[in-house]
Amino acid sequence: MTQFQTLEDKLRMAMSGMTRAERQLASHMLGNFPLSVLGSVSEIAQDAGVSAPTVVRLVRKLGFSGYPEFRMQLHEEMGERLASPIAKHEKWADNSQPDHPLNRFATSVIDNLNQTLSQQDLRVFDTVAGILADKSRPVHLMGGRLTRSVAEYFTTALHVMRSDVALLPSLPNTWPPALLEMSERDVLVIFDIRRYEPSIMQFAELAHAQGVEIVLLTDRWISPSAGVAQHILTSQVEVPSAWDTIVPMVALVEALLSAIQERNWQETRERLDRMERFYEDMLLFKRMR
Amino acid sequence: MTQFQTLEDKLRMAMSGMTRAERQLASHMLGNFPLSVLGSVSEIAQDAGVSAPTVVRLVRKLGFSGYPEFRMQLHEEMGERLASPIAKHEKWADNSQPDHPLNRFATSVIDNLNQTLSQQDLRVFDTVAGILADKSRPVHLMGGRLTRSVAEYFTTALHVMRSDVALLPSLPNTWPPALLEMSERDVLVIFDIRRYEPSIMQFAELAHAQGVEIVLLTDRWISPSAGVAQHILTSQVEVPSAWDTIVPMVALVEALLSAIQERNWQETRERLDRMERFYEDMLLFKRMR
DNA sequence: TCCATTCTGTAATAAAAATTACAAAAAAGA
DNA sequence: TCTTTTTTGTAATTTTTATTACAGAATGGA
Repeated sequence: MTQFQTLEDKLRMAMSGMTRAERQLASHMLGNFPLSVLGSVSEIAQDAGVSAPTVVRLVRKLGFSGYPEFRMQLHEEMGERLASPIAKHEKWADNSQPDHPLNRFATSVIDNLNQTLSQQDLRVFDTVAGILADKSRPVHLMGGRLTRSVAEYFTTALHVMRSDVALLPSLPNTWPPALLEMSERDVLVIFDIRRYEPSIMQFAELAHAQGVEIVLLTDRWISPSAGVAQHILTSQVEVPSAWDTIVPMVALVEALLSAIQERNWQETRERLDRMERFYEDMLLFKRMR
Repeated sequence: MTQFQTLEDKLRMAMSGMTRAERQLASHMLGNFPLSVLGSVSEIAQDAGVSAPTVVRLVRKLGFSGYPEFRMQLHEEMGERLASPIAKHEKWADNSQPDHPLNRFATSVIDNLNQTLSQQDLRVFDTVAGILADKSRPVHLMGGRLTRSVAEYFTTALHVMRSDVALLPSLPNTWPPALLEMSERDVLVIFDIRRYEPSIMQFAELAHAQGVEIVLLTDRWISPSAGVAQHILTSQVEVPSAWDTIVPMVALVEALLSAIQERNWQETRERLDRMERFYEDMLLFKRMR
């Protein structure tokens, strides 16, 4: 094997050939790697809820003669991580089936991603990030049949960083009430790729008439809603498939989230801290029941 | 509360009160911390050019009862280092490049995508695509807080190609009725990345008890639901941001959709044709109003 | 339903690691 | 320069850890 395989990779690749106890142990190891494997065999066994011989069986299954040899590679890897954290690049050539559909797909989607992200108008990107980071301006989001998932994801993640973020409901006939709340201070983020949805365009026109600022994320053929949008970000959607990909659009959304976070890091951090404590409290609550 | 003193701090502070051999050892430890102290007492002694009792004398001088106690604090400190997303962001922010955030983000997400897709077990991928392409087997999908969007997207797209595809509702207390419909013929597709959701794991165990075949899409630390999953596909989730990315997972889902479509192209094409006509009829209907 | 095979945990054993005892070397003070 | 104290390494002992043997449980196939 030409490619050096990390312990984590070995554990993942071997997962399907493991017994139940081994899989439980491997999940535990991977769940808090590398900390979970720093102790002794009996410590690891106890933490994972398996026996000590199971630990030895697993590392032998991974190709080591015993746990000391496994630990040696662990220490080597930790040395490499500390020496050069961003040193590695995985290659495609090692994969034995270059014509596998997954590999053909991968090439295409990565090209799309490259194209989408490299061809963004950075001024538009920065403007949109600034608008969405502005907490005095409520943000409403909407999407179509496939893009609604992206809109929902964006809403969930953006809501972690700021309040006044809402996803419009699915059914167009519930949209008019939302219009009543919108004014010049509001921002509407629309996700619309082919097939463009007439109901989205109608709503965009009505929102525009209310003075709402409209951000449109669409494909390269540009949704008809562009006529009333102030800011347009485009994504590639073509792959060797019968329909479109949303991977570049999701990546664009995550890039926006990252930029918004940078602008409001101090406040975002406080919200994250609070949310962390909510999680901990909920877990504690569950434990006490 | 006084600030917790790290092992490195202790070593530095104690340097002036050390003997020659101890100072030689401490310099060695600090020179390549923490790697230099991961081995056994005799290994460390040999590497530093002192005797094993000298190692024990030094850690006792630092206030530990023996080397195992020293090692315990070492492991605790390493655990803290690998802790929270906030720490991750601060690390990334410190190393920021002069480039635009979007370009930095692009590099990272493409690396992740490369890593995710190149490291897939093609046999597991093909097996999962085959299972999901089998129209005699109903497919149920579920996701967590962020991954629900991916599950929803997968459901919408898969439903274009075949019937008997259903997304479980959002609220866990609505899940048990869905269990009543599931048997050994059914397939459950679970999206679960950290933070893993206990309700998902509980449902997975119940579904497993019913004989349902479980496909798990998770991150590289492997969701605890892995214990009852027959097929596991992993995705990278780490980006230079305070939380995770789902771009690789979305790409993996689209790759599966593409593979499923290839297997059933003739029937998929017919469904697409019919859907095209539905669209056209609806547009015509709207034009006539 | 029964039998054979595989898996897993417990206990025993072997190996490794940490600590202690002791003696020699080095350093400091008179 | 000599004596005393401190430091340090070697060897022995103790403790801990890893591995192996074995038996019971679980699973799968006939």
